[in-house]
Amino acid sequence: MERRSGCPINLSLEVFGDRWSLIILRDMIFGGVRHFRELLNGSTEGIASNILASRLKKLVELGLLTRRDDPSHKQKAIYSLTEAAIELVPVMNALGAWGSRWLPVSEELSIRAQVLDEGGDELRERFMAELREEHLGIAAGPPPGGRTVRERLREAYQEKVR
Amino acid sequence: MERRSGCPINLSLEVFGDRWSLIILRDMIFGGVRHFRELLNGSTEGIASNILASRLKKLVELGLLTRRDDPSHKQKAIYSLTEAAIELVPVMNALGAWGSRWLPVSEELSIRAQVLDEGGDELRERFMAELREEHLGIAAGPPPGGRTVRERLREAYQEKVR
DNA sequence: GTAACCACTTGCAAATCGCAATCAGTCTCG
DNA sequence: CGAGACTGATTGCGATTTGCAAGTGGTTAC
Repeated sequence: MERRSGCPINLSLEVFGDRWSLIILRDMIFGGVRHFRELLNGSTEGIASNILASRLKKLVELGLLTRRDDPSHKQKAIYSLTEAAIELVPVMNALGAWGSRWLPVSEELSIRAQVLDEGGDELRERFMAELREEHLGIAAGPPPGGRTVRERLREAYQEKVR
Repeated sequence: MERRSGCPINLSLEVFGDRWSLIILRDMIFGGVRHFRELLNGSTEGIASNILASRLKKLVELGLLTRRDDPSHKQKAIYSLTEAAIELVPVMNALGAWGSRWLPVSEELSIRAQVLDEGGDELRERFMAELREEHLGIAAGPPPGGRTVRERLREAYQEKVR
């Protein structure tokens, strides 16, 4: 990929300036999804398999994901977030908070963005620590209150659905 | 535009999920640029005029910009940021900070992102107040220290260039 | 053994992109 | 008054990207 300029916002856009890359990372970060099939069928947006394959390849090349074989199934691949991808949590937070405020979001799907935003830096740091444990094997310690951040986000969603 | 889902991150991506929309808003927010020609020639990335025209139209339709005639020149248009666009400052900040950390940015161009990030919520709020004054006519009061945030960012850049 | 599942590729039509040239109206300057 | 530059766009066109459907070679569960 050619670089149009060394501006950080421009370079970020050259990485995420498309309709799918951040959707994939969103599903991995917030949904805990690790496999091709889950990404293909899991999101409501309905990504096509060729686009998914090319984006996963690009994200691995850019150092946002790593790919390894699943020992339980020779055909299966496991994708993991790298530290660079985990540090997108504040970007996701800013983007989610902005979207919740200015776009016609559905209430159930925006509650998670709200909870994460209202939790402040502390909650986001805790979430990132849990992602590091999950994807990089770096111990995060037991979750305060017995529930992980992802569980808390999911519970907020479930409560809203009812 | 069709909506793929009501998820705030997805909807934000449907607005900004291309290579140019945020570049235009970046130049308006950080560069103080208001006219078509300035946007066309000002950025180092070199947007094509047809793309710029279509993006400006889209951003006006989405409520991120407003367009009005320039009284000094009947052919001239002035574009202004709306409150929705001004509130993208935290998104720009998060994106710029991430890019500065993980992408091969040039030092001069990333210093502004660093200054803005290190200034914390206070500096960003001040910056947004100045943008509201500039684009919405809402008084922001005199800049603390006699320099606006944009001036401070530019000075940091100039100092780095030398 | 066979049916479902796995990550991924291929073919193809449609949309979008980027570049260059062009547009008509407006302003500046001599 | 007339030449030339400037205004925000538009047009034509080839190249790239997208989205959809179907298919690939192989693995696994029953």
